[in-house]
Amino acid sequence: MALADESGIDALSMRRLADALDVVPMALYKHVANKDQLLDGMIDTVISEIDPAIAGAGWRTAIRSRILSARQVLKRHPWASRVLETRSNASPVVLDYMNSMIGIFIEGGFSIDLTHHVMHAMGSRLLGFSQELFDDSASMDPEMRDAVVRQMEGRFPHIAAVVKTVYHDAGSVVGAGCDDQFEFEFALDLLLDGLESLRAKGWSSRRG
Amino acid sequence: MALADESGIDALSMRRLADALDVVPMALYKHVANKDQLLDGMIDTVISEIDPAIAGAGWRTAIRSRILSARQVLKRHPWASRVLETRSNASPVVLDYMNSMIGIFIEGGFSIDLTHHVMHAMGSRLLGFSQELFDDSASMDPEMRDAVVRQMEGRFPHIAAVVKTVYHDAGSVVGAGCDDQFEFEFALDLLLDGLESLRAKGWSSRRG
DNA sequence: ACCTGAACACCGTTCAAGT
DNA sequence: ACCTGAACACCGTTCAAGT
Repeated sequence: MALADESGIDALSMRRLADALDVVPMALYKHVANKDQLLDGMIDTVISEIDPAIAGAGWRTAIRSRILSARQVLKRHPWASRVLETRSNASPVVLDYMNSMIGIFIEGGFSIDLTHHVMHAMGSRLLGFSQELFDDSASMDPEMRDAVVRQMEGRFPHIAAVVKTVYHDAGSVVGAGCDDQFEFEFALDLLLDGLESLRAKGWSSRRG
Repeated sequence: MALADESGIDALSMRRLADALDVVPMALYKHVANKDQLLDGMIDTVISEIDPAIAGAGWRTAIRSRILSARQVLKRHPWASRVLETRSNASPVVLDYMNSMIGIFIEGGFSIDLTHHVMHAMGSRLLGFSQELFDDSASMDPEMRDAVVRQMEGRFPHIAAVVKTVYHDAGSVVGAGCDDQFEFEFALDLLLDGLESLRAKGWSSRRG
């Protein structure tokens, strides 16, 4: 995990890991059956870093704070979301986490039926990540980004308009772009609002 | 794309592609600078298969039907979502698509500020996919799944409860599990409902 | 119980050379 | 303008062998 945290997941080959441990590549295979098993173990360690659920709080507080904790964990291990997506079978540790999340919804007054669909709708957000489509992390100096906006204006006027207000709101701080934490909580709260309203009105997918 | 559709994205190596085209690997490099550029081109082709936006409809109809069209396209090319996530720069084709989606929101009465956050909140759902965490596609015969449920009951009681109602609702049809299309539309509509309510009340992230 | 060395079947990509 | 062949620097993983 230290190697992946520092050098990225692409740098984590069995050979390079062995090198970092001052050992020959094949020595790793006495501790782990193959690379997939290594990645499985790393994911379990990541999940176990998520704070336990707050007891005695309402469902919304419990879910929200747990998800935000998961998000902090994933920020420490940026490779984890990509690895998670490639895992084909949930480990007991992941199942434990999901089981406790489901438990919070059910104890919070969600029907089992609604809880099922809620788990689908939350998807990877339950583990604190969401797939952003654009990488807006590239920080640019004001001149550079003005040039980019000007170039977009003709062909992609709507994108240019959005980008302009983002920069305007962020002020003149160099490199300031979108506020990841704000966007994550915005989407999370939008979902939680929707869930609460479905719960309150006794929503059901059943025909009967 | 035919090779990836048939054999999966892992089977798409430059060497195997060359083989399928009855050509030597290096011949590909006269048409494409490297593998990333090949993948970029494949993504552009995928995006261009998405239906154009319906003109004259309300924002919600336009967005909803376009996203559902994108979902159908991604179902024809199951590798596309994973490849999309690894693209670091949006191509003009992708920007075009995003530009037109933003345009629909703005014409539909969303402020630029709200539209910005909406684009983040929708994330990859704008392109018709969402990251499901569990692969429930494995179909099992009734006996098998009963055994799985019984095994879960002790350690993961909440998961077992959910799985039981899913199977119960699906009836005795062998292999019937979760209804992907239903789950996708459930989450999509939950989001669209939330967006409409923010739009209607003139939500703004600005302090001023 | 743990580590080693050599080998196999793969990758993406370079370079120089062919037609 | 397009294709080829040999090579380089990587992969994950096997097998048989060492201590």
